[in-house]
Amino acid sequence: MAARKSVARSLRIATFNVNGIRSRLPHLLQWLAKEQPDIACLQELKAVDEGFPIDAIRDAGYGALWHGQRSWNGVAILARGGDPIESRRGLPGARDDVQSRYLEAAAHGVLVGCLYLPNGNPQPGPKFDYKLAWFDRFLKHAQGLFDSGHPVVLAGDYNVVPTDELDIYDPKHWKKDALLQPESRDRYAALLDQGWTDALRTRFPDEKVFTFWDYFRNHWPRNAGLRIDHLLLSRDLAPKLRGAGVDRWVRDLPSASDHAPTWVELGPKRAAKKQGSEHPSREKGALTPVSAPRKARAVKKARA
DNA sequence: ATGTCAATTTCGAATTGA
Repeated sequence: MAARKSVARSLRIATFNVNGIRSRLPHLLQWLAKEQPDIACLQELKAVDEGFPIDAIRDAGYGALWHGQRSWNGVAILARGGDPIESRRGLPGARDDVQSRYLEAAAHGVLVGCLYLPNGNPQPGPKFDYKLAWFDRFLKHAQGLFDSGHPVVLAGDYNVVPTDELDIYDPKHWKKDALLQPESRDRYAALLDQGWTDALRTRFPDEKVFTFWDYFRNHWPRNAGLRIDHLLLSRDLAPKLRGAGVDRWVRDLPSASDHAPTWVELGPKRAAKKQGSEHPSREKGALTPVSAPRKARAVKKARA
């Protein structure tokens, strides 16, 4: 069965805010070909359903579900070698919400929630209120998913910088930003209190890890980043966490998205004495901007 | 406030959202 297969071999699940699926299609295809995630959650498609490049994605070996919207938002779930099975489109309790920000599907033996949490700026204001209301609906839904006992990954752009210390280059200029407000952070903490495991933070307990670099002010060349793309693991999946990282090389491409793909690798439950990762070179390279592509090539070569 | 992108309207600069 598919579920058993997912336990036997490792499974890579990624999230990537593409900031425009049409303008970023070449990057997406390049990334899929090189990193070959089993599941990819995409955000900010900025395209209507008819504008989703399903043919190119199929040709790359992926099945997909997507929920588009004109100009803004839009989310998609890609599954390598097959079609994801949709379980939900939009959060419960928001029939009047027309924004495409949540899609949920089963693939490769796990249930994946793909989310694009509202940015919330400027704050205070109606956009921030919408962010918090959306977050509250998400919290409620997440609780149900966690309690279900199913293997679940909640992956996406949360638009929350969890802490000042490790999740941003310098909070000084961001104090008023919606991404750092206590109301945003408290809700993210409430999510973790439900029992979810923040995979990147668990994997890198005391390192600064970034997933987003603002287009403004040379943030990328200065590595002035924020960690706002998160992958949360259910109780069942947390012990299977084998690796995590950020594909920084994608952020370094010409005309890149302001986010880099962020991923987790899940494997069999680790035996008590076993040390190290199944893919140590991949893991080390993941946080190193310059060497990442070279590492990826090396890993590919080694596997061939 | 600054700064830089992408998408839209409507054919190209202004607006909006991030």
